Amino acid sequence: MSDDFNAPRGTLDWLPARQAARHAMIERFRELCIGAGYAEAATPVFEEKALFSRTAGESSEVVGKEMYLFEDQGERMLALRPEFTASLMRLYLGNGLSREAQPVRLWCAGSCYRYAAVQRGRYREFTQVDAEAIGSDDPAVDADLIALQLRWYRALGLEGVELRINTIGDQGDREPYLALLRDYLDAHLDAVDDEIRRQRDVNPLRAFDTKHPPSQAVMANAPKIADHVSEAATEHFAAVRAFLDARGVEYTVDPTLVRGLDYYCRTTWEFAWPELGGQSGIGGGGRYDGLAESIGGPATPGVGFASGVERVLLALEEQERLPATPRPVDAFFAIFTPAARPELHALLDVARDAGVVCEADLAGRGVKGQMKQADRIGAARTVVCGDDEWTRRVCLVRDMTSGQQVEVPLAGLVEHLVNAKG
RNA sequence: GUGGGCGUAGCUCAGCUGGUGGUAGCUCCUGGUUGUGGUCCAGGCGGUCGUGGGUUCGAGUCCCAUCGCUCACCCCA
Repeated sequence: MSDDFNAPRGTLDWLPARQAARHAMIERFRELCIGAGYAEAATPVFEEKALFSRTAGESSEVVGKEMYLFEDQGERMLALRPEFTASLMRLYLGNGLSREAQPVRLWCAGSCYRYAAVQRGRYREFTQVDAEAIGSDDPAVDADLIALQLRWYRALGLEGVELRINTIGDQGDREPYLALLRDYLDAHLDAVDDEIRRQRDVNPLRAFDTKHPPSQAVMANAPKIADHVSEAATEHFAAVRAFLDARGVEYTVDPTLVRGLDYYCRTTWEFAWPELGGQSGIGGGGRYDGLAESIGGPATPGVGFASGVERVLLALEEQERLPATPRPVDAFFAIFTPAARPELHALLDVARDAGVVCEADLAGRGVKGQMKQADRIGAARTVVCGDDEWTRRVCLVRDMTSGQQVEVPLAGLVEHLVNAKG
């Protein structure tokens, strides 16, 4: 086979089995969100570029080089959304949701886009589930979201997820700390690798993520942000942890955990499934109390998380825990007399209206082929209609498990199937 | 963006130091005496060996390029 077209690099075709699993995962997320008081919202797939560059920060990789950008016929500079948070904040601010009971809790699911090197678990079009609580700085909200995220992984049967949390303080804490960190890096420049030197000005926090062993040794003694944040932020973090402890959520405090997007402050967290290798981060979140102001809104606290559906799906596949999606078929109509097909196909609709899951041969198969098809799709019963039955206006209903057949008048077939269904 | 590995039927793969693509397995289709599935048997459909160049009498096999997949760096969900 030599097709002229492939799916664009970094995109996925979703065949029925995996699509059903993905759908089931999102459905599970929906149920948990509803149960926790989060309502579904949806935003456009593309937004003004500035919405993302102003919030995530020009220095972030995501905004700096991974956004899909395009100009429309009206010369507007647009971007395919790389994430949901900024869009949901825009939705909140632009639709007067600050007048509703706070915090406004929203969730959504859909595709996001980032132009990054493709790898297992990292695609250019990928699916995220997302939950946000906007309008309250109560530490209980942070814990509520973390618990919600964890409950999703548990509900899907994913085992072995690890949670790391940290606080990165308030906006006012950031600059003095970064100055401190830069001083420390400058004092050890000869011992760290080039990447860190390159990031020194733009994003020195990333130095903590280094995989270069000598650099790791240096960073182990570097000043940690959690030790240099305001008293208010420290207290807030302690409160978040108290809520998590009370809820029985296990975590490790990781003072080197930083997030890639500039708008985060205070609580940050990340869930990982280590066996996934390079893309082990399956979902992360954090607080973003300064985000609203960066897009011209009033000071509005917020906190939320996103999780990569493909990554969680990969983890579930490795654990052989894909959500099962059985499709119980009540009846297959095996029609051996061509003349009977139109009327029996019409009966399919009647039966379907009555709640019977049923189908018939659509490929001109012979007797054996039709029976085989009935078996293959797992039909509980097969309705057989050949010359003899058709002449007598009846059909045979065969129980595919026991092999027993009963004769049923065509006029009473649907009723019979409904009753047989139980 | 930078490196490593791989690319043979719908799927999983054989194919030895270049010499005519596999009775391979699974799937799919059709049969195995008159209208009945799951097992078994037989037959059939299906590949320009990712693509384009090159070396050679001859390339699936060697070389180059390109595209795709994959792993790592990087980034993040």
